[in-house]
Amino acid sequence: MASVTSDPPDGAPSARLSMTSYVVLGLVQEREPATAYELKALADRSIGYFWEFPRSQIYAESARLVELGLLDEEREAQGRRRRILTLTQAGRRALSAWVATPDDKVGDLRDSGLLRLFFSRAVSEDDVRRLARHQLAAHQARLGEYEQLAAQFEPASERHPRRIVLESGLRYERSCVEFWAGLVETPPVIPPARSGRRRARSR
Amino acid sequence: MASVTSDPPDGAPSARLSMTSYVVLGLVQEREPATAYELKALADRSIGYFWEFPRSQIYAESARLVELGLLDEEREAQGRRRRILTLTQAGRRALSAWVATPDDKVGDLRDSGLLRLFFSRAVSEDDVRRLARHQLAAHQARLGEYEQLAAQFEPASERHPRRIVLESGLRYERSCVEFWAGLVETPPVIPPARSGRRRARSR
DNA sequence: GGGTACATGTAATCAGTTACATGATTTA
DNA sequence: TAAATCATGTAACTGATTACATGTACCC
Repeated sequence: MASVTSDPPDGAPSARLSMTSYVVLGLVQEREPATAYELKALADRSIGYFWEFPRSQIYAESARLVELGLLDEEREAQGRRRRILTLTQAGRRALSAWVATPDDKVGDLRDSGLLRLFFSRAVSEDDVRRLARHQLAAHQARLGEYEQLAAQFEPASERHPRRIVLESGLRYERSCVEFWAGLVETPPVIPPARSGRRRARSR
Repeated sequence: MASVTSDPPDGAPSARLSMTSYVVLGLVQEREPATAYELKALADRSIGYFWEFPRSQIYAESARLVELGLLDEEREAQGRRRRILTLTQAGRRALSAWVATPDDKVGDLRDSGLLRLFFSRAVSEDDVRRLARHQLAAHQARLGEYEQLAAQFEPASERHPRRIVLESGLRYERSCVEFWAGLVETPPVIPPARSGRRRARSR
């Protein structure tokens, strides 16, 4: 009967694509025709603020996407012989299908400051206060960057997706600033280190 | 003269520790003596909400930390012969040193919903509205979980680090709910797909 | 004593990161 | 034309994820 691993019925490619794949496809969409270097530059002042990745990923992933027929690459004849990337029709379809299919997951924050706070039993109250001050400063700095970026949008693009994504960044950073500022004011109560509790019998 | 790769001068171990290392050390601190399984269970209802990782990581990483002398492991004599983990003095120091040394980085959100929104040029306005509805539902669900967790804290632990970390989660989810709800109301203006701009000459 | 959920671990694969290496263009 | 910096790529490594495999305790 039906095969165990069936390819998606619509035009999607057989090999499964990672998040990185869609990041690259999306970046190409925004700027095609473009080189890997240009894509990285674009990322660094847009999605890079909430989705970091090293430059080498773009080279690796774009090569893979070319093999899969989702990107076209044209190589410059002389000079730097750069690879110029464009979306193929299949690439465009794959990107659209992904964007149009939401997953119901909320992403991790992966905030090492929160991790430190959670484990703050390990340190003194002074250390925690210092942590809070550092986090506060870092988020204030980031907030400042976002405000600069926001100032560059014309009123006409107020409701464009890019501007709205930036808006979410602004909200997030403002709430972080509030949060850590509150902790600088009123540091947490550090509970005592655990006494060596004895293990219960195996259940 | 000084060696090229010098170990940290204080009691810290020579091999560099990853974030995962500190996650495991921290979890052990919260629950020692504990098995890998117990640590994962603890993570799933605390830091797992903002820092996911698979269970196998704990087995791999705890073995490594034992080798480095940061954890002690004692093996049950019979039955499941589980490995019982505790912090060594060196482990305690390594954890404290890490918690007390803030890095000035803000973590990535890695939110695939934002990524989709950023690339929403690829889809129709209806698709974007559907995306927003899904994200809204997902964040509302998560917010609900947090509220349940919060209800379990006694008033006396209002200011404990765990409660405060949860507080930051509550704030974050509330702001996400606001954000996506706003988009459901007023979807973004999708700009036209890029026309095939011609490449500028190399600079 | 047979089924089910609990618990523990390993192995193979895959993706992400860091480090290396070099060439092209511009500016002084 | 030398120095700086812009730009591009690859290779080696490391870490994370998935899939596999099995054993134990409990419940009926």
